[in-house]
Amino acid sequence: MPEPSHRLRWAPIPATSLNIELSLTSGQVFRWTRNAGGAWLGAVGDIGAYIVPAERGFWWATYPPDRWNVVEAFFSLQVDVESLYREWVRSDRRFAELIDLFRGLRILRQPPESALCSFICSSCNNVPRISGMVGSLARLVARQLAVPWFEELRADPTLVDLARVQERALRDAGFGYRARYLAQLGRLACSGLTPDIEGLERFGWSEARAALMALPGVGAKVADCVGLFAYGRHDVVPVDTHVRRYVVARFRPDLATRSLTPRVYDALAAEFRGIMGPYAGWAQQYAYMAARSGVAIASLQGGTG
DNA sequence: GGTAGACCTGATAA
DNA sequence: GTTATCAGGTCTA
Repeated sequence: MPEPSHRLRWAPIPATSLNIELSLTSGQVFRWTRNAGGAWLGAVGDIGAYIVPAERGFWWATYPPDRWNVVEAFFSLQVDVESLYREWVRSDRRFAELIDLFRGLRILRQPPESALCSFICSSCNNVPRISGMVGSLARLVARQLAVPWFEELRADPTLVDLARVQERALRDAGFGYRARYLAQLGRLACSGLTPDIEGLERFGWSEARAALMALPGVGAKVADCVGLFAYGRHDVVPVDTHVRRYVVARFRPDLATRSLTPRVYDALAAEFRGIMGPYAGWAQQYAYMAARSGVAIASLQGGTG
């Protein structure tokens, strides 16, 4: 595989501000791969990206070339995480531990339709299997990008792309019950029966969220993932099993035995947002990682200081 | 408004 | 080897 080494450009963003590996492997995106030389390869929409992490920054290339705006937006580089960290520790002293563990973890900004497909696949599932499905989906429906330094790279899929595959084929590829949702979504999109998913970004969140939740396979959690990971709604808190455990153990033990009804879901999200503030969605990713890796819940339990 | 079961599958634990 | 549980949930009755 020829590499774009002669065209690599430098971005002086230290790993303390952007931990590339952590950000790309934290269950937000599922299709980035690392080559033997430690370079990360992936697609952002229909742009190919090549990223080499280093201590004081990273080397990068895109195809088509020099699309810094794409890299910058994808990693949400306009967000100053250091100031978030200061705020978070003021809001919740024990967040210091999570910041130490996951410093440089960022919310990535993905194309909305692709994020929608990925998180429909995420229900009752684990990250390795989700990665397998999201990879299969791209191979089955998304178009191949002519990136000279990567033999096989697919664009991020769109909803109309989904119509290229039958539910049967998705089931055969191991998507399980999610196959029906994706196939339905493709048919709806091709018939013009889905809203303009990109355009929803400009609506108020409650309206956009309701429109997303009207789609097959999309409930509150998946809609919130699109809000946070695609629309840049920094305050939206997707409540999955891990975040639920975290918020219950940390702040709402009274909800420990309650099942996750829409009310309880909203209460947990509101609790966390009330404490962590306008970037609660970003903070959510740290809580998610902590709960998922099992390190923090016990030590964080009890007390509020 | 809340609950129970069904829905696919693969990895890991018991 | 078999069974149970767990994964970034959603839908229907």
